[in-house]
Amino acid sequence: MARKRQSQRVTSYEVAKLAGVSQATVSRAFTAGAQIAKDKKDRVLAAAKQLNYYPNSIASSLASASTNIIAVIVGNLDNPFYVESLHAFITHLQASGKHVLSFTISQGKACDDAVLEALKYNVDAIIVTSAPLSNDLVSMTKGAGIPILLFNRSSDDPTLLSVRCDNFGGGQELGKVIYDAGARKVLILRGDPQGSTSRDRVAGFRLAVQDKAIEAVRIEEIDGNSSYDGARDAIRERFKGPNPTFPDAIYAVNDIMAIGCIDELRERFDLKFPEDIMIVGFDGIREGQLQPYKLTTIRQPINAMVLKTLELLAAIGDEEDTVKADSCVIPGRFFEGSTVTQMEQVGTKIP
Amino acid sequence: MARKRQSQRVTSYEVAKLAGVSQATVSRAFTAGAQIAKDKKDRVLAAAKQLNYYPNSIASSLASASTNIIAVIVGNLDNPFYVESLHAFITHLQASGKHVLSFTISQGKACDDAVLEALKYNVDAIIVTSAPLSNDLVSMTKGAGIPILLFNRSSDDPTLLSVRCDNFGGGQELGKVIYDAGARKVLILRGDPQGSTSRDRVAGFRLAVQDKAIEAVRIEEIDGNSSYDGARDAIRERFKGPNPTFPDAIYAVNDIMAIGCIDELRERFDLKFPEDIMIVGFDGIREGQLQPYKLTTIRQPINAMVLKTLELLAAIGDEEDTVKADSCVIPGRFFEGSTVTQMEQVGTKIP
DNA sequence: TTGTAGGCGTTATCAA
DNA sequence: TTGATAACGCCTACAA
Repeated sequence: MARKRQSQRVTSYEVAKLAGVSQATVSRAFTAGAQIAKDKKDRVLAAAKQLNYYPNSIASSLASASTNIIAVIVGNLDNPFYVESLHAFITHLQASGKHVLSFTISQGKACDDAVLEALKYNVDAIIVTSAPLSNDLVSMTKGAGIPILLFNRSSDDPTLLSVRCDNFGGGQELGKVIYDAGARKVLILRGDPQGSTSRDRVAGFRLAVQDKAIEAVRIEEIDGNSSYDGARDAIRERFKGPNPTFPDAIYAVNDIMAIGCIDELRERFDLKFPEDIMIVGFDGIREGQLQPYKLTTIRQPINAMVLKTLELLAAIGDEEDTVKADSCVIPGRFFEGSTVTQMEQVGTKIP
Repeated sequence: MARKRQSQRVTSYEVAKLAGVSQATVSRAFTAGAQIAKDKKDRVLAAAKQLNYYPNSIASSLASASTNIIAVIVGNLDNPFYVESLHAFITHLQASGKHVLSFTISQGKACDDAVLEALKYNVDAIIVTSAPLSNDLVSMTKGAGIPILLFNRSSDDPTLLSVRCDNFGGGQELGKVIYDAGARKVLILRGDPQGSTSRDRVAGFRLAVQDKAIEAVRIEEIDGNSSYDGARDAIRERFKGPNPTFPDAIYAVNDIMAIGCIDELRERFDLKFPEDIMIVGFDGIREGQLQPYKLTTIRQPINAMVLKTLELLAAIGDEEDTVKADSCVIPGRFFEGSTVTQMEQVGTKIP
């Protein structure tokens, strides 16, 4: 019939014929844990090898309930944190026989298109690492029975599961460190003002700093767009006049912005960290630990977060309801770089 | 029959019933450029909207010749160059309605498993950005009629198309720059000694330097594993004795290794670039342009390379044979950072 | 343990 | 321009 110009791709029927069994038996031979006699299985596999047969996952996806494809939607691959996350997802999912369909979203846009595409492909689940999500789409995924998980962000919608670092707690820890190091005038570089991540990190920080208010701490907040360039621009703008005065410390709600700050302040004012000004970030990306930075930060446990996400997915597969949302906040780990004055030195350093 | 616990996903039949047309008409309504009367199309789309219908791409993949999925196999997401490439692939493919199935390969392993998985999913094409590939697999993809493209690497197999930067030419340019800046003792940090990329970059460099051999240039080569840590280790090992003597210049065949060199030499010996030692890299990754590095390098035109790759794919779709392999080497662009002595200063600098 | 046969949701051919 | 109907390649009751 010559319908498509297509592949002479071998099908299970041809293998069945060569092996002298039915097509169903071939299918069983390729299904882990299927009921099949060992000798038949061997015969099938031999025939398959001879014909260069491999199962058609598309057909199998159509016939069965699952595609073994997980959609991962990443917002912003300029931020190494998301790169590392994507990498971890691919690695772990691959290890368990799943596949990753990757989507990116240009900054500021909703990920509705990507979600819809994922739905069309009948993916087993959708993981969203950033970007907002409309209610319509959420209800569509519910209708389709496809779980959505948020990674590194939360949502107003309480029915959406999310895995994230303890941003509030991490912010608190950094606030304490900064306060103890003697800073009383702090500049905060926010990320996406809409996003839960930036908000929580700032809130924790403020609480820690105000908690201690034996001595008042002055805080100023500006927006850094969650990006290297955004941070540089914000810093340039903030300190543009002649003879600017600098705060004691800067808290960038993520590392990539902290790096941008450092570069800008070094280049224009030749400031030294922490001697002239302290700085802390959040995320623990590799770049922050390069020799010129050695940024003090909270390291997000990406691997643990990814594993937790996959665990949740598995749990959802079993029973729909028993997932406790609070179990999905994972504490970060303080990483002592060298951009904050050592506490032992506090007494000696402050004039 | 209740076969699967599965989705109440709406099918084209239900839409057809609601719209009062046949299923085939629904299919046409969702196929761009199909022969269908406008009023019927509107009716179908309205019904679809009402029912929350969206086409099942898996089914359509099975029935048609194409999945609209491209497999992208990346070796090493620790190297930002590959991250940027992956990002570009996802972005551009997404823009043209394709989807990316991503695979990663742990360093040193072949990508046969990933290729096989891709074949199972009947992807429209496979793009390999690194990692070796066995001949068996290549012939399987040929058998299946699925094109494989190599990105940023070449292969012995002349039938394999590959898109890459002009590594030889770039190496040459860097060699010239280094020579003109006065370096006569050069340390080369190789990447994967098996890989074509590293080999070509070194060969071009050597040619340029030896070409000029008015004055002899001494060259030494060591392996840096194509990675930041590998480079640091190699440098540490190379200069471990007391009072090591340094070359005039280092040529790292990629930026990430150059950054590793810089960090190691700064941390242990407090060397200044380019005053104490010159260094050049290759790739033009963003990290290299951070303020503490400003690395002199050749920038790979990632975007152009990716577009070229996709162009080739399209061409393959049309006619199998008319693709000229030589058209797939794209020149890089010299980027003058500040890690090589300025040429005007050469005369004044050399004692 | 194995084979038979219907169905998964489309696309594509063909006739109307 | 539309509608019937046969693929697409596999999975999975069900019967043997």
